[in-house]
Amino acid sequence: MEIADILKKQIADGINNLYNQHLDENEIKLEITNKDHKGDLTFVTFPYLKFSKQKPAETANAIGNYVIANCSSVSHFNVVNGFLNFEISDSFCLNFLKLNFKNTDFGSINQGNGKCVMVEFASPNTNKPLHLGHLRNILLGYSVSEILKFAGYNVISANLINDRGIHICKSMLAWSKGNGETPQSSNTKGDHLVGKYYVEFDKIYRKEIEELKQQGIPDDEAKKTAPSIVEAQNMLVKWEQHDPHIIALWKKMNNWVYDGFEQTYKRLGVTFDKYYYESNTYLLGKDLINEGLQKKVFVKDPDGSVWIDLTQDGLDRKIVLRADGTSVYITQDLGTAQLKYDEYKMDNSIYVVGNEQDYHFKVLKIILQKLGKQYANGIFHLSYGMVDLPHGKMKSREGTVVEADELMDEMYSTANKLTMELGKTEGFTENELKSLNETIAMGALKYYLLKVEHVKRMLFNPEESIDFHGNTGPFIQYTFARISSVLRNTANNENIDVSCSLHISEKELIITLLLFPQKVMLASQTYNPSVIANYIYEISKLFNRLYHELSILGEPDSIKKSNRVAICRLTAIVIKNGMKLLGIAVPERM
RNA sequence: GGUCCGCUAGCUCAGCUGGAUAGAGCAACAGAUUUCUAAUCUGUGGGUCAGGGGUUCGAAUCCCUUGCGGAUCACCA
Repeated sequence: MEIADILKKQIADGINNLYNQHLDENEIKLEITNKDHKGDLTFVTFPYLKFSKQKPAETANAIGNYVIANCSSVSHFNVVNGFLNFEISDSFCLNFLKLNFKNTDFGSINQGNGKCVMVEFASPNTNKPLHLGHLRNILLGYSVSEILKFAGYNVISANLINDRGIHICKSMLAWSKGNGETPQSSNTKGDHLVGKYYVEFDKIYRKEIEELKQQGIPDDEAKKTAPSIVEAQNMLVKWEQHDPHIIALWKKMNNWVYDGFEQTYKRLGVTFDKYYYESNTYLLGKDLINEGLQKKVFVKDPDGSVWIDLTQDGLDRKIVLRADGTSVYITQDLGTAQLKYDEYKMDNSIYVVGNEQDYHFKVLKIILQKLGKQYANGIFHLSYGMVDLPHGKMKSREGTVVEADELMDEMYSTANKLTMELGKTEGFTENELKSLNETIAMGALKYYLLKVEHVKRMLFNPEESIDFHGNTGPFIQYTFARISSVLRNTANNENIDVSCSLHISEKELIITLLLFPQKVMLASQTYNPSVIANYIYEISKLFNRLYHELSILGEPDSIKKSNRVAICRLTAIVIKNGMKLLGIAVPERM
């Protein structure tokens, strides 16, 4: 049992005995003792004065005396006003260490109990390469998947690819007017090549609009009647009619994009269990529309369009089917939600999608609930904020989009430069060196994007993001490398002597290590990787301080040395496991 | 206009299921390496927790309100 649980029970018993007031131990709250006071865990007595009918300090002393008489895990306590500060005994810390320092799974919990969760993320369009915004999405989705697995859930990662629509037709059109270059012939990554033609289309289109406007045609009309957009729309119609030429071109260009995306996913270390394609799902959802009409959840307007009135729920009146019987975005998402559930019967379905779609997902969930779908309650929109650049939003027209591949390359060369400058990689083969630099580069990038809580907008500062000092991925990786270096130089034969005393920096580290499973629980309940990121950073800081203050291998007292090496082992486990939850690898040397 | 989200040090962020004097990193300045990796550590300065009100023993944290920034309310996806 955890120290906090033991203490809570003792405190509840104490209040029961002293004041004849029955309290459940779960009602007792404990917190980490403030830095400026002696102690490890603090119980605040103010809310209980109504039972004790004594002054705060008297109450705290009475409870403290009860606990220390009944609980060997507590060595001392002190009282400051109504604050009761407990000191955890060294033997308790060492028992915990003894129990866990060889447990490479330390931190994993069984909160999920095998429940099935689908996490949908990435979900790119197929007309251009992945950019910084996708990176936040992908890293968040992947990390949440890892956290849920570690918390005992059965996770299915899914990627819903938007492979159809006007956007890809634009690229197709521009490409078909070009010289027929391919990724092979141009030596270009497929997604970048298709993206190039998307930009190409936009240039032509804008030029046409300008020309039309000069002829006195109003802006909106020019945008609708420019020849290239009309042509692209015709192409979409032909696609829907299964025109073999268009379908062949569409397949060819989409496959180029998929090859490109796969390379990027691979570099990021991300995989998916299931791909959905909108070309297969865009017609879904019509059965649900009929079902909704029968259940009188939807109404049909005189023109034949189908609507749902959500004004009672604080939302709006929303169309779910056009008058011509074709689907809108929400229709296909309803259908896809049903498809996912039919295939996997999952308990929870998480959509990692930017916060500009908050409204859409509210509507999606509430419609499914009104249709009486039980699984709707398990739907959760994991909404995240946009990534801004120092000069504002990313805008493709202004060429300020930070492309994922390019960014990863930049991070790599920075890592490479720093590794060379520091010159600690003697004896590395060329491949080992490359692999190390890639590990550091990815660590820096991933940590930078995951340490900020997802609901917040975040600023991506190119200068700062390549900083490898302070609260960064490389700092944590470095801490791991330091520990690894120590462990390389010691035999694997630690015996923990629980009667030994601990140095303050050892004890603080152990007490923080002990919190790892709770942090995993919090992160999994709130789908929040930043909890893990900040926690691992805290661990790394504590370890570096210990490393500086105390010698580990040079410790003359063999018992203390053995204990200290075991602390290193558990710290390494926590850092490695925690970083894995963020999708970040840790190097043995750097 | 309606709804939703955000606002904490010069900058980037923690802390938010209410607790003690609000914490880190970066930047600035001053130090630490004959010792297990200095991508490290120690110290100094830096705050109207956007403003105002409320709830209570106690509010950065909960509620109301105002301001600022963003998103959304498409027969686009």
